[in-house]
Amino acid sequence: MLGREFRITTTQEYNNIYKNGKKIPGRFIILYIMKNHLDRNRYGFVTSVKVGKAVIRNRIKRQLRDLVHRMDPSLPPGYDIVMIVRHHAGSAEYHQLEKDLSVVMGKAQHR
RNA sequence: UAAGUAAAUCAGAUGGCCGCGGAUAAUUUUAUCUGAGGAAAGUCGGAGCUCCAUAGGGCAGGAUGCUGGAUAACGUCCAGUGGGGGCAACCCUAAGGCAAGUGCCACAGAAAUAAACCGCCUCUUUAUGAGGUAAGGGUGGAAAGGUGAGGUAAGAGCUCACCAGCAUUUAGGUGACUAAAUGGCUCGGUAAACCCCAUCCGGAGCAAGACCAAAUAGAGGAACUUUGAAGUUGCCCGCUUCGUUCCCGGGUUAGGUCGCUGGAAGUGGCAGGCAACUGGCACUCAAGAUAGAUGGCUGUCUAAUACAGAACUCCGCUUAUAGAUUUGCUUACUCC
RNA sequence: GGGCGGGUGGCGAAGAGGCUAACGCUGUGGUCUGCAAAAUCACCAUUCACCGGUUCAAAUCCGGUCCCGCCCU
Repeated sequence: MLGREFRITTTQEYNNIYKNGKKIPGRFIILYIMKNHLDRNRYGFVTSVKVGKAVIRNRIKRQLRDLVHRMDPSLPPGYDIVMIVRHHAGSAEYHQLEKDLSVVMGKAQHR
């Protein structure tokens, strides 16, 4: 997730996804998904101040970024995905995040 | 050995696989190098840098406040002075002026900057009288120096000794101040109350600001005028822009580029200085993202964990912080 | 990143050096009533966010921390 073509960059895009995308809640993460008419998926990560201080927020974003990188080849392309981290995720382990994310992604593929 | 006190340092190390930001090479997906902190934090003080006039004048306002020094600067640092605490090492200290002016000092108390309630003493008309006095009582945080002696009708710095305080002179010190002598005879507290004195301070902040180019349609240069508007923290001046005419080609905003990291830089030893620090020499180049780069799995060593993540930069202060190491000094105990 | 404002009973909110820290709402208890409502009386701050300092005396003045909120895009 690496290059900029895999990221959601502007405020307008984020607001558009919040307004028109599908919302899929999980234990630690809330997903917003919307089709983007491209041949790839794009991702955005949101961690509010309620999650924790800067160190904790950065750690969770890195772990999610790593998980997304592993999962991406197995997902169908053509979607914008925003992940909002819920406030009690600050104490979550990597494996808990991994489990939750796979559950949420499974739900998303059903719809 | 124990207790204490002052200070300094480190902030896991080293591999493997899969990934990320930047730079440089090739050159189109690979190599090599490099990639968070001592506080990156709070934004408390100061500075560089940028724009507003080149940062200007006056008033108002604000900040600092023992002395000398350091520094680009500071409310920081160093060395000292006075005061307070501690057996000591040592620590704390907004510490100029109330012997310029003004204000305030609740309650209590006779009285709070002004004199007399109970007293004490004298006189007499023996009274709920007149006068003297400020030692004793009482109130209060504070009552016109304190203790002792002399003195007196009773008393009082009224006089004397010692102590405290004040002024002057002399000596020492760059100075804050210290010491001694002499003198008059004593002057409430509060300036983190207004204020006075000395020194300093223009405003905004990298979302500053400069440039490029698609869309929308107006602006640059020169001259002119006087009002008004905007900017320049508040007010007055001054300045800039907007206004009209002429000459003519360019101004605002999603996006991009620059600003953006080589600097009051770091390391080492030398010289000067009690020190903070300064000078010169040699070597080194050590993140620069733009929704925002350090993660995941795992091996070895180990006591191995805390607080915590750069966003223009730097110097300080303050606050958070597991564990470990080192050094100076003090006190107590034991042994030699 | 930068610039500002605030913190006083359960809630809202005054007080800006000196008496027991106003006031309104809520709550609890009493009076009234056959029972309630309304009315009325009483009670609820021992640490004025926290830590120091100035002062005889601090919610108030000064310094420092913590927390909450707003603005600039």
